[in-house]
Amino acid sequence: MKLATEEFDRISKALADPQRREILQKLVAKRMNCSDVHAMFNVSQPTVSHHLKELAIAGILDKEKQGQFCFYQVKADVLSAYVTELQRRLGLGAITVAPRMK
Amino acid sequence: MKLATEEFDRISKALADPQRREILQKLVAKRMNCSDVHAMFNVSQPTVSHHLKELAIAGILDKEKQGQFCFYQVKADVLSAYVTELQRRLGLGAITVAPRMK
DNA sequence: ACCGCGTATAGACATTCATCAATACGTTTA
DNA sequence: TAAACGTATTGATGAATGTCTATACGCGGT
Repeated sequence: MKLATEEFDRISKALADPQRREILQKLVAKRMNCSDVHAMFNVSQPTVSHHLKELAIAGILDKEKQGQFCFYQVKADVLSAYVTELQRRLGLGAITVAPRMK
Repeated sequence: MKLATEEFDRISKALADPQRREILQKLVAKRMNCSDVHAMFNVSQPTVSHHLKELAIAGILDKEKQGQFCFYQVKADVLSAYVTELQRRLGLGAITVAPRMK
């Protein structure tokens, strides 16, 4: 999977905020909805919603609406592609194992 | 090599800016001084100096003063540690080959 | 139809940040 | 010592950003 420069930029920015990284990390472990995530952090619900949106726009979260709930899930392939591209740009070897099974 | 949370945060932020990433990428290819870098981009010299400082503070650039010049060099081991830690947090496999020789 | 719940949006606010021009500092050279 | 050069700092400015409160939207149950 090849990332466009624009997508790469977006992801880099999305990963720049610690709060957003922590949210993402929780979602790596488990697919969750917005209020589940909200319950885990000391920020307001709109802030969580905003961060989730940013991560989704960056292409590293998948948004799936189920009735009144909205589940977010990590797109491991995109994250993997990002890391690979990052390694390439930084002149590091880019050997990465496949994302682990669900 | 283990990165403290604070260092990891700094590096993430340092890599968030496209201009800074491009500067870094040039330095991956070749150790250079400030004016060499400046000659490569359409930003002012103080801006370049600022970016180099940020990258140095983040720990991914080594600053070496030689007379009136100031050479900057990529610290590949730190970059490698960053990518590894990033992969760990993102739930990706973290196998990376050693940085290439100079 | 209403009310409660989950989520998103709007608007505001403070902070951070990328950038620049001007200038200061330190080193080399004439 | 004076001028030139490489680099860093200062101060300013406009833009981006993280966060909040208030509110709107949509779905489900009563």
